[in-house]
Amino acid sequence: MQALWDAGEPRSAYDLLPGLSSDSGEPLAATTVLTVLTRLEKKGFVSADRTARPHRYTAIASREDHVAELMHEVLGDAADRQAVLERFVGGVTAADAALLRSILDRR
Amino acid sequence: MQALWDAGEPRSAYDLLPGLSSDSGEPLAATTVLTVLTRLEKKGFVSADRTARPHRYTAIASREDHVAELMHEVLGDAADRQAVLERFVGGVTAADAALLRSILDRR
DNA sequence: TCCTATTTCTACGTTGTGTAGAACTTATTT
DNA sequence: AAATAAGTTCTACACAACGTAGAAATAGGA
Repeated sequence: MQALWDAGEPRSAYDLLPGLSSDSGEPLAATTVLTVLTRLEKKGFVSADRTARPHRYTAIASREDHVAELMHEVLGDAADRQAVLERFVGGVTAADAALLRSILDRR
Repeated sequence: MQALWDAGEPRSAYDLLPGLSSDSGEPLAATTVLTVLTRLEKKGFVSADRTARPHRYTAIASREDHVAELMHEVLGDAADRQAVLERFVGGVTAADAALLRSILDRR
């Protein structure tokens, strides 16, 4: 679903349509895309410019923001941060660990 | 749901029952707890000892493991780790950042 | 063998999501 | 201004997951 936001920048449903296909590989109906966009808007993931005629939709947060947000959300539920973070870092690739280090240093 | 796992260590449905209440505050039926436990078992979050008469259920992963796993799951979807991790670390408390540092150092 | 605690089966309501038709609205064209 | 075309909203259906629990099956002890 959110995969539509790879497109970045304001897009109309009709712009997105060609790049999309249903779960079963078939092309989607335009109304379907509109429906989904509207739902995403209701959930606050997307904003719509309703002045432009084919309404333009924009992702409110980049996918990266969104993923990071989800991580926080999940982590938020944890009482024992130490234990969680330990396990989290423990399961991360060396490359990611290096990234984390450099980000922390730079902070 | 997973809140039951605060109890830690093998428990029967009847052990858990007193500590639980429905979404609407009412106490739960025993069968409800059994159903949920069975579903959790099917999803691999819980294991059951069916030799003991009131079956004993155990969380397979601690809540901490589980949360860390979820974080990985979420992160896994991301192409641009750098960006995601940056935002993730950016949104974390100073205390958590310190924790992360010490964990990384110790690694 | 017969109760009784316990478990399994089955089921109903609710919510979220994928999907889209029908009907309505707005801009354009004649 | 009316007809038309493009776009949008409303409504709806199927399906999965989840909260919840009753009814039926079962196993262990009296």
